[in-house]
Amino acid sequence: MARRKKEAPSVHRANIARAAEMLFERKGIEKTTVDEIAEVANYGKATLYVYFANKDEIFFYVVHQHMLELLTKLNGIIEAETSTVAHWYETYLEICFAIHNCCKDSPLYFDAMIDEIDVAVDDPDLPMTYREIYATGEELEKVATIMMDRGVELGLIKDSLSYSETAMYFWGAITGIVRMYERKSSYYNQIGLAESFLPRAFLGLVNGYLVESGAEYA
Amino acid sequence: MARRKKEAPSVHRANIARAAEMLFERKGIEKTTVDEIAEVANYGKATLYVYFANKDEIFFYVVHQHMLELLTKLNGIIEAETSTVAHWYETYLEICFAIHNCCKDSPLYFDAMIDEIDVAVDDPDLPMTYREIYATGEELEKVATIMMDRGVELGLIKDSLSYSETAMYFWGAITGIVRMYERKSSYYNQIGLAESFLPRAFLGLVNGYLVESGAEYA
Amino acid sequence: MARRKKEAPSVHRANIARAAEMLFERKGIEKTTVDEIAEVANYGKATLYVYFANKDEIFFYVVHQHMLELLTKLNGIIEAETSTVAHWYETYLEICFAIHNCCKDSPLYFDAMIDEIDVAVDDPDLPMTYREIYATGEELEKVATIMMDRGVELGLIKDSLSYSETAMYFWGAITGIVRMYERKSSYYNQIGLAESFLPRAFLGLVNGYLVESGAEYA
Amino acid sequence: MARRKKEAPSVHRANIARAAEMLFERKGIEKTTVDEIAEVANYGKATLYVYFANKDEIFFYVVHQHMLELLTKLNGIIEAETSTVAHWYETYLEICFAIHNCCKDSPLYFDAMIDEIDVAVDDPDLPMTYREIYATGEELEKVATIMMDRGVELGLIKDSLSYSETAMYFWGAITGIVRMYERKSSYYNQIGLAESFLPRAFLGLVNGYLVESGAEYA
DNA sequence: AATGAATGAGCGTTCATTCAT
DNA sequence: CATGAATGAACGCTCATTCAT
Repeated sequence: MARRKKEAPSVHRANIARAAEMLFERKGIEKTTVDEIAEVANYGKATLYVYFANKDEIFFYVVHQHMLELLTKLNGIIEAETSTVAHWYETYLEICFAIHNCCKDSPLYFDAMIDEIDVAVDDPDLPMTYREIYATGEELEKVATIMMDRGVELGLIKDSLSYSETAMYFWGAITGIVRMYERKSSYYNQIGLAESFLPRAFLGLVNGYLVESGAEYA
Repeated sequence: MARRKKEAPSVHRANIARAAEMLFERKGIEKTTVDEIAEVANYGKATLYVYFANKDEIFFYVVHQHMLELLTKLNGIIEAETSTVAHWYETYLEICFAIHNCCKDSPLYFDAMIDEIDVAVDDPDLPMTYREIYATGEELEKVATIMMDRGVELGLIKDSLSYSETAMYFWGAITGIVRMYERKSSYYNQIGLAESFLPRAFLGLVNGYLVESGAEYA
Repeated sequence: MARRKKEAPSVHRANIARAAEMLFERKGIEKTTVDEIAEVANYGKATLYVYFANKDEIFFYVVHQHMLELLTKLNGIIEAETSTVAHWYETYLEICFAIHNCCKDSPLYFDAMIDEIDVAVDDPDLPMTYREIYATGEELEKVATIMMDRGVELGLIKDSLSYSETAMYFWGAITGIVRMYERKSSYYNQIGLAESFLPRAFLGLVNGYLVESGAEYA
Repeated sequence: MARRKKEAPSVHRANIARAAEMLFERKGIEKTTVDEIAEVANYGKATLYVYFANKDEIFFYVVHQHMLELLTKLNGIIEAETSTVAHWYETYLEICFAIHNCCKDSPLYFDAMIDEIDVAVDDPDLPMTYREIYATGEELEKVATIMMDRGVELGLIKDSLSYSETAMYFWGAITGIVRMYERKSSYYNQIGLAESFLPRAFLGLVNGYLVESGAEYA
């Protein structure tokens, strides 16, 4: 095989990950073999192990790319000013839909993304990928808190959840709903799952589904 | 090995699954080998394949047991009369906590339980386990609709979600939240995640987090 | 690949070793890969690892076969009565030639045979092959001592070496000579290495090359 | 890495070989990697391939050093005049012991030294190392013939072996014996291998072990 | 029906060697 | 020249699955 010109390791990591992603998409993650990745990426198998610890790290590298993509998108959404009530709702829903799109477009990685990772961040010889995933996970959580923060400032949202609770409530609920929605949608669309379900559900998370807001049975 | 006396296949399936579950718990699902399951269950390795299509089916058999357990518990909860407002909230929270306990006690299976399964239910030679999981999944969904139904009847819950939407909203959101909660709790408890978070979050799903209930930006 | 009928492990070991030996002969030991052995033996690679710990053990199994072959031959030679002086010499030379033939016919294994093996015989999970090699090595040494014993009894040989010394003297010297002879013979035959060298050398070991036997400078 | 000042290739070869020898001693030949040699020698890995054809040549370079060392020692021994009978025996045994010491001190290389090398000396692009080994091998053989020559001249040794036969007889037998002695000595010393074995064995090669010298059964 | 034996497939790894700079 | 980077080739090993009895 022709040697390639010297490039930064990050370039090689990206090349390899690109090949891996293609194969994951095409044949599934389990069924994709390291040899195939090497072949498609046009690297020797041994070279893969220079740039990644193992197949798992390749997978998580791809996961991380998708996390970054989502983060970029979400940051873009919240960067716009949100100083009006109407605008806040718009932003909130945009974020929800961005998450939904992520789940729809990256079904292979979405679970891992929201699971972030089970990682001992302080293990010194932990591959960088895992640290980065953790860091990006924190960034993503921050998005939810920023958004809710603004809702509180605008007098829209009750101040009853702390910031980290907010992140957990919204990330947990939204990802749970879109995950389930995506998994069932092919099936349900036949039966008839209204298109409007998701926005109603997202608003339900802040609006609630009570007839009156007065229930304090917590 | 001495022939064991003739027993119903279901007995063998249960024996094998019991051994598998022990090992899954002890060493994790991936790390548990079919050989070990066979050895612990005291069957020949090939015999496992008489009673299960493959290792996956063994796993899903166990998953199904846990689904049945949860279903029994949830059914027990909603069977009690729920004719008062206070009672309805109690029941609702009991259900939420039952789901949370399930996530806490069966972390290995919870994801698979809520993913139910990606299954073409009409495939004629699909192992029975998968059909049963599907059926039990439907039963579980029914619990949510029944509960919400009563909330509507009691005048507590808005009638804005159809039945299947309700199931998706609640199952999605609740499982999403408890999943995330469990995954982070060890980490957060150190930092300080309030004990009261979960009940507040569960009520938030129906109550919403709006200052006033009047937002109709859907 | 067609499954084969149940056979004793020793049969499989022999099958595999036969294939290995063919390949060793044809391409050299280092260049022979485990995959090739499996292919030629018509077994799956994994099966090889059922019957042998690794490539090394396959090699040593073959070595052991050759040791057994030599042992059988040598035992056959010394079993014949050796009660006369002339007969003793005959026997002695036959043994020497048998060793030489072994070196000539099994050049790939001869070194390992005489190195016997560097083995901690008391390691409990040492593959059987290594124990067997050790045992056969002891048997081979015994041959030398038996033969020299008879020479002493016949009044031919001085009693100046203990039995284990005898074994070492003869095995060391004879194998050293035939090894060197074989390595050089192709080269020397061109130049002219007399055919009669080996018998003269073998007798030299007992006869010595002194003009008179009277040197006692030890 | 900083460029080192221009030095003769032989200096680089020596540097590299020195590093290799250290590692061979410490971890064994097979277990020593080219990377390690390069690192210890403080050269780039690829640079090793500028000065040596491959890892094997590095090994044989070291072998050759040891051959030269032995040759120097043996030449020193035979250079001294050997004009008396007693002196001849002394010299003979000194040579034998020098060989034994070589085997004892350079166990990693001794086999290769006496195997000299399997080399087509006329291959034009054969690395120099192999030619040198061959040449030094011839020098070493000459030592044996010189010594025996003198024994014949002194009337001590029968003239029944040609010169090249003599070399083969003595080198073969002596190296065979010391090799076996070294390999077994740790084991035998426990049991009890007399210290005097080696000199008796060496003398046996010329003296023989016959009760009377009169056997002419060749 | 029950099973031991055999195996295909692939992972993780090592390492000598080569190539482009 | 000197070299880091890339790699082919193989080993050792694991394991779910299947087949012949």
